[in-house]
Parts: sequence; C-alpha cells; structure tokens
Amino acid sequence: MAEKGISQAVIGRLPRYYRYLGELKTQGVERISSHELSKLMHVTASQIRQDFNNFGGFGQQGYGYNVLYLHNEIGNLLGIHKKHDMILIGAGKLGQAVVGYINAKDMPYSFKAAFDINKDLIGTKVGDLPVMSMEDMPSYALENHIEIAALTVPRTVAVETAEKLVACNIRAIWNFAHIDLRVPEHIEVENVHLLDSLMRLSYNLQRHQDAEAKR
Amino acid sequence: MAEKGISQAVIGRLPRYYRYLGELKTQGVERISSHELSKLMHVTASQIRQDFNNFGGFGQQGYGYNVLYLHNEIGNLLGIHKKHDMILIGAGKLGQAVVGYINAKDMPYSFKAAFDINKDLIGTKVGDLPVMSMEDMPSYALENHIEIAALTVPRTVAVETAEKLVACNIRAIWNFAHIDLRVPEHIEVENVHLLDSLMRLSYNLQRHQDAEAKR
DNA sequence: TAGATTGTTAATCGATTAACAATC
DNA sequence: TAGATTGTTAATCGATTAACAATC
Repeated sequence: MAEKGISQAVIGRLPRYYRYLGELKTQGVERISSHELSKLMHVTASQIRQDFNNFGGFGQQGYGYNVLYLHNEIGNLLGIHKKHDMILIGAGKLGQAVVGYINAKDMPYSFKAAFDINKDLIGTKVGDLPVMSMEDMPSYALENHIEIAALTVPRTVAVETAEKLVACNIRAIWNFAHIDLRVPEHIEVENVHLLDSLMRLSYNLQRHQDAEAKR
Repeated sequence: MAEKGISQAVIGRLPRYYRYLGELKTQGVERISSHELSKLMHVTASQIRQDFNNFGGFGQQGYGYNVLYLHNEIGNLLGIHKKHDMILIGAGKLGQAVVGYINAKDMPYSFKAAFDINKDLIGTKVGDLPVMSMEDMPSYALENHIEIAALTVPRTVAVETAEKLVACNIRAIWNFAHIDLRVPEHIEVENVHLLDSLMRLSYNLQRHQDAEAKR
C-alpha cells in the first residue's frame, strides 16, 4: 500500500467499487475478473485494473480478484476499519435526516452528538443523540477527539461555524451549506451541494429536450 | 447558444459560477473580468473563459463580463427561467428534509406533492405538501406533466420505483438511494450518494493523516 | 489612440483506453 | 502445459493552461 498522489478521479470511484463488491460478497461470489466487473459496473476493464494498481494490485494473474479480499482492501483504503465518531453542527431538518441516514447504516461512521444555537432544539434529541448548545461544542469535540463534523447550518453562518470547528481540531468537514468554505490546507472538506446537483439535473434535462425537439 | 456536446466537467461548474455571480450581483458589482473572478473562485482565468466560450461567449473585449447579463445567461442554461414542478417519492426523513431545503429556496424548482407506500404517512403533510398513496402517483404525474422526481426510498425498492417513474413519463430522476439506477437512455439521472461522499471524505482524511505521520 | 481583456488557437498535462508481456 | 487474466507500458483522448491576436 505505497500509494501517494492518487488522483481524485480514482478516489471518487472507490466507494462505488466498494458497493459492488459488497453486493457480490452478499451473493456469495468468490472471485471476479476485471472483465466481469466491468460489464456489471458499465466501465472499462482497463480502468478497473488501472484503478486497483494505483494501490499496488489486488489481483492474481489467470485468476482475477478475490471478492472478499478486494472488498476488505478497498474498505481499508476508505477508512472502514476504524471507528469514526462524528458530530452534527446544525440540528435542523436536514441535519436530522443526515444523522438518521448515516447512523442507520451498518458502518463505522456514526454521529455521537448534535449542536445548535436554537434554544428550542437544545435539550431535545435527534434520533438518540442529545442536542447540545453550540457553546459546549469545543469542549465536547476536544475531549472526544472528534475528527469529522457534518455542517448543516444556514449558509449565512456556515463560514464562521467552520472556523470554530477548525479551532477545535476538527480535521474533516462534511459541508451541506451552499457556500464554499475556506479553511486551512490541512482540513479536508467534502461538499454536498444539493442545489448544484439539482441544477445539473435541470441543465441536462433541458439540453436533452432541446436535442429531441430538433429531430 | 449553439452549444452541443458540452462536457460534464463544464456543466458541473456552471452552478458554482451561477452562485458566485449571484453573490456579486447582490453586492452591486456591475462588471468583472475573468482574472478577478478567477481570484475569487480559485480557478484559472483561462478555464473561466474557455467554459463560457462553450456557449458562445458572454463577454466583451477590453471590458470583461457584465455580471447581471452573465448571471442571467447561466441561469438560462441551467433552466432557471422556467418553473419546474417536482414530486417526491418516499416521504421519510430524508425526503422531508429535501423538500424543506428546496422549497425554501427562491428558485423555480419546487415540490408539489409527495408519495409513499406507508399508510401512516399517507394523508399527512410534508411542509405544505400532501402525502399521497404511491398508487395515485401515475395519474398525478401524468396529469400535471411532472418531469422531475426526487427518489428518497430505501435502496431495496429504488430500482423498481424508478421503473414506475419512467412509465409515467418522468424525464429526470434525482436519486438519493444508494444504488445505481438503470434507466433508458432518454432519462436523466443525477445521483446524491451521501455515503459515497462520506467515504471520500474519510479516505482523504486518512491519507492526509498518514502523510503527516510520516513527517 | 492606448490599454485592457476577451475569444480562440496552440501547448501541456492528466486520465482513459488499448495492447501485450508476465505469470498464475 | 495451455488458458486466462493480471500488471504495466504505450497510445489515445479529453481537459486544462498558456499564449496571443482580435477588438472593444
């Protein structure tokens, strides 16, 4: 595993590989060739082999890939082997849904606490998480060595809230606010920009219909 | 606007341009050069000019780009100029949050109805939307010429539900289920795979920490 | 007119695909 | 051993960046 400088294009595909391999595992499939997997996933076999070889090669000539082993290795890469305690910042509807979605999964990612500035929410529960005051966030994050925070606050306060997170040694922000955070280089940010996603869909829908209308 | 075969790389950037231009507009900025915008957005000025020129060129030599005009043109490309009535399939937590998020925006995208198979949910409201039986979905979608549906059902039923949508002349599916839909070519699908997104974050966090540990 | 900045062509870079030798 | 399939190199393709002529 002497990987370095893996491109985000490859990294972006890893979760999808992980998902298909999990499915194959469930189905009791023992081994699979890059060609078979390529048919299943609608990508080229070349790309699959290139992708895996970024990490040193998980296969065996003449045999293919062992599903169990490959699934496990990709899981390792994705950090599945270790527990990730997360906190939620912003306990509104979207935040509640995200907690429900992630905590329900049989995955090592799980939310442990939620924080908000809304007094009506503080003291309530999100799933089985307590909603605490934002003032208590720093001590909680530091004491529990929280590395990942999901940011589901209004865009107007997202930037300042992100700064608070950085000050509490948070290392990764899962950002749902519709704004670009500007954080120090050593902080990872992954954006979920729902409106951008809907706009892309809308663009493609319209172009598609334009093209049809022309025929 | 004689665009054709615009790459998804470019399309993927349009919503972000739209967002920054909206911000500049709010600030009362009248014109901006590709160089200034590039500093603001942390991309190259070359990329900005290339991107815009895919659509015929929105600027003027020696002057730059008119913010109002450019914002409006990109909005047009993204289909902002026309109303998009949407339906929600799956009125659970995530679906409720998505409706709340989108309907709150001052945007021409809005949900008009929600559908579910859960009898406890049918007859209730999501925001101000009625939750109807999934059995009523086809007639509703056809009568109201619904083109876009958000799919927030469990992954186990996502594929079959997508097929039902296709049968009702839905043209675009905003898919939140953690599975790849296989739909006919003329149907647009935009995926929001939350778990994939979290895994990418987790990967990058881990690599980052590995790199630090080495120093 | 001179200066600024686009639109656009050319150069570079990176990612994907194809080909095939290595090897199980 | 022969067949299969990887790991890996080479070729192609596409996207990004740089350069500059056109023009406002």
